[in-house]
Amino acid sequence: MRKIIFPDKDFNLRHTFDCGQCFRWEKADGGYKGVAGEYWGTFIHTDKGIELETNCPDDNFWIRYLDLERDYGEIKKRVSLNPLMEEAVKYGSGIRILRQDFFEALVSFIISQRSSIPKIKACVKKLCEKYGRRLDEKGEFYTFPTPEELRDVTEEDFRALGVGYRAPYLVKCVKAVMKGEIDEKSLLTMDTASAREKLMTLYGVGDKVCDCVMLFSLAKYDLFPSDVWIKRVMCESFGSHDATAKADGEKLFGSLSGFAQQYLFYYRKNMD
DNA sequence: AAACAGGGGTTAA
DNA sequence: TTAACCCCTGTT
Repeated sequence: MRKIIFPDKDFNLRHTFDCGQCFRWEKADGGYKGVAGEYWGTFIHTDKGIELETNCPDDNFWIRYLDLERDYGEIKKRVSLNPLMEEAVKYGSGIRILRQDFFEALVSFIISQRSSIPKIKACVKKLCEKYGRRLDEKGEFYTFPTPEELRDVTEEDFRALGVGYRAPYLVKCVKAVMKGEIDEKSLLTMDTASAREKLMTLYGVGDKVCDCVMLFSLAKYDLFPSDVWIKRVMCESFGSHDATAKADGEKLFGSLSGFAQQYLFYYRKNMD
């Protein structure tokens, strides 16, 4: 167990962990606690910066996970296309797009469809506690289960976690990953359009889930995941229609679409 | 109290 | 383009 201090420039825990991109971080003792990969972490803001306590021996693991080498100041300038974007960027000024585990993101966002964040978090938590590995004595932290660990989980087992009609999607997803039909490494070599086409072959993975997986785990930033909130703000403020919101966003923001989407989403969702 | 709407979608018709 | 799908929560 050790401590690391990270600079808090363009980095805020609430913005990053509560902006809807992840489901395994929860508020604790004025900060956040959670798990990434094999490691647990507890984060808190201090006057020295952001302090992390973790069982991970390698700083670079968290630097990559938290995307700390990217200049978000520059990104924020470049997506501030109009007064609304300036507002949104100010509101979520400390958002960082996490580099999450591919399989975890895939399963989590399949579960997320047509659901609410507290419900999603509860399902994911049960999934980890039931099929993941315990990381600490107290049983506070569990890994996200691997495809192997979910290999024999049945539709009924998944239903017991409360995932409802998504259960068959999950069974098929695990099978496809186990068979190597869907493979992170090969997706990473593809451009966004090809990776999208490949991922969408999965039963239960449509436009939005696909975009979230690519943005939050494969570092594909030239896409604009469009859910009800994004559609709402695009229609209200950018002259879009539901059907064109995604394309309009990608046209406006290009290679920075994913970043712009997160600022807009977080801002609009908390503004109603 | 029971009914209803709605929630960060996707599929199949 | 549209209904049906699971299941929990908040509202009437």
